[in-house]
Amino acid sequence: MRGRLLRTLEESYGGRIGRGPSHPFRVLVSCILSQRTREENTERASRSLLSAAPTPRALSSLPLPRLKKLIRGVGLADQKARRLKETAKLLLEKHGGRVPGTREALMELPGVGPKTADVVLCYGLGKPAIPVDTHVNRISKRLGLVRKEAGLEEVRETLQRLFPVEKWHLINRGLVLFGREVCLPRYPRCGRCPMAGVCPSEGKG
DNA sequence: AAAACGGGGGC
DNA sequence: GCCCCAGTTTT
Repeated sequence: MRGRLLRTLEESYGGRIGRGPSHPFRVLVSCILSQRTREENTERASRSLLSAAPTPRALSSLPLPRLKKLIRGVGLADQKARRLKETAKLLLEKHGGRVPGTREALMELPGVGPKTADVVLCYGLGKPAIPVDTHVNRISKRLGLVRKEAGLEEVRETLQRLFPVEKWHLINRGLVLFGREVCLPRYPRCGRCPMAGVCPSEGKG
């Protein structure tokens, strides 16, 4: 199952996997904006906010009403505006204006939970991490990699144990694309799924 | 463990 | 209209 999954992800999405860390502050801001919101709706807000406030200092001094306007379009906007501003302030006061490089420090920032912390580590700082979102959670359970009752922490630990660290990036990006295009939440497209034949949940909706 | 936050797009 | 979205925080 593991080998089959890695092969599938590599063949289907290998060409679409970017490499190397990007700007950690931008990853952090974009990731908070993207919570419970489709990526298409996030991009405009993310661009306008980051061009108005490209640094923690700029973001922390942005008036809340203006911040809210800049990110209009994303869900949970009031919450996100407050958390983004508070997080920027903490980056400035406690981390010298830098994004901290440990999971523990990241998760002390408002709006940063386990998933966002792992996204920053992985995509922002190029450190090994597997962010567990709804896609990764759902697919891991459908494929039988993780028991259905598992919480997010158990899913994360199991995946990290199951796959060699050099494959984590493929797992991260591949599972999300797979979940968005084939293994859909409600009506998975089992008919055209490359895992058909080995998936224990095939045809079970 | 469950509820609350939330606008936008697909069906 | 109803459901879901690369979750986090509070109850």
